[in-house]
Amino acid sequence: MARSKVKLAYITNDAARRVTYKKRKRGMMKKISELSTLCGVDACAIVYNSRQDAHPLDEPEVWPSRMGVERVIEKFRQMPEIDQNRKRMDHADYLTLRIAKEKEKLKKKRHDNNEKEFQLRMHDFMLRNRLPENLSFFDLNNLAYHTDMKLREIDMRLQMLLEKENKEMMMDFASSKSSRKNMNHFSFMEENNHNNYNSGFEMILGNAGIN
Amino acid sequence: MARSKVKLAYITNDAARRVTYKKRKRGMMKKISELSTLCGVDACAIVYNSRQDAHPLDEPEVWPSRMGVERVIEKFRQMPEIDQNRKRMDHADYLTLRIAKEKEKLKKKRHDNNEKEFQLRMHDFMLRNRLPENLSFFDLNNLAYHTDMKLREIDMRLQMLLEKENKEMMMDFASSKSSRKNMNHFSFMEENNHNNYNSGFEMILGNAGIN
DNA sequence: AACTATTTATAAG
DNA sequence: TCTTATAAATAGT
Repeated sequence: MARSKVKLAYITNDAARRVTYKKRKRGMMKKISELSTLCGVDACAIVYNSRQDAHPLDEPEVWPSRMGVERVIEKFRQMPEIDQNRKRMDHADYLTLRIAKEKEKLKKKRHDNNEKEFQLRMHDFMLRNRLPENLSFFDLNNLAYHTDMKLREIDMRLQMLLEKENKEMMMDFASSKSSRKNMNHFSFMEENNHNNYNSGFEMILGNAGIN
Repeated sequence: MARSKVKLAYITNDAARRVTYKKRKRGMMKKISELSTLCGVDACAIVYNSRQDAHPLDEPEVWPSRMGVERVIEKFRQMPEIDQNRKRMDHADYLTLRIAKEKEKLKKKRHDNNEKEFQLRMHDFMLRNRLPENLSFFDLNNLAYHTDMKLREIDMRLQMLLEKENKEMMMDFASSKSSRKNMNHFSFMEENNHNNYNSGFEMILGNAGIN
């Protein structure tokens, strides 16, 4: 589950399986121990490799101890049947649940992928100033919105530059050193500020060839 | 274990305990399921709250199923005693192991903290050009080393600037436009380059007032 | 066995 | 529940 996501199936490689067995058995026992401590509940677990070819180092393990296991089992058996069966989940139920959850995850991933794909297309548009083909109305709307945001940002930058230029011009004027060059620069900024962001939406739809 | 580290002890708050119980029970069952699948081993677990005041929603849980549990237990009981007892860890052994590991962690943390503390002191020195009190020889040595490194870096930068200045001066000279101003700049750089990094070690010890 | 890059579990909100 | 930030588990080295 780390370094790479592992498929949930029997590990055929003997060495790898033994290593995973040791690691996960330890992890499991830690978990059941913590659960029991934190929540003050009875718990027990048994894990062992019963196959003939079991590696001598595939050690069986019980928790909390041989005697503890027996005690927990006995106590559980003596509980009223009603309690024992109260919405108890068996392996089949469990797998059904897991499958449902995985499906949910898949759905979300698909959605995220769509989002990302769209972002990519948008970037492409931003860079190459050319709209991709076959955009849905939803996509176009989204695109227009984001483009509008970009325009606002650019506009703010321009405003800042503008103010700065203004200030410098005033200073130059005050010290009687105003130059033709500075004036030119100023009017250049003004011209480029005509991208009024309030019309961004319509402008883009227009460019996309929508009627 | 997330958002904050939680102390491994019985959770006295009823609501909190119930929430943790549900979450961790689910997590545990997932773990034992994965272990069994990945490693192809027999496993079973039983978890339940036996206290009288148990909340109705504190559901007992078994894995892989009631029948599965019985089967696993029976199979385990029929294994040769030798196998059953082969280096089986009980709760006491487990706790002993945990304590040892926690001690190791603590030791490492202490070391890391010392390192970080030292780094802070060093930074302080770098910024305020004043050595903190009560530095050990080890610290001073370390500090000297790091300071030396800094000096080397600074020296490299100066060399680069120097070469650049040199080049520009040559160009100025070639085009008969060398100015007094540039020359001054150059000699300023030269003066500040007298921090010979080879003497960094002794210099710092001296500043610290060590005799 | 020890080490990380990642994935997973989970405490709070 | 559902998120989200953080702690913990763990796959591959």
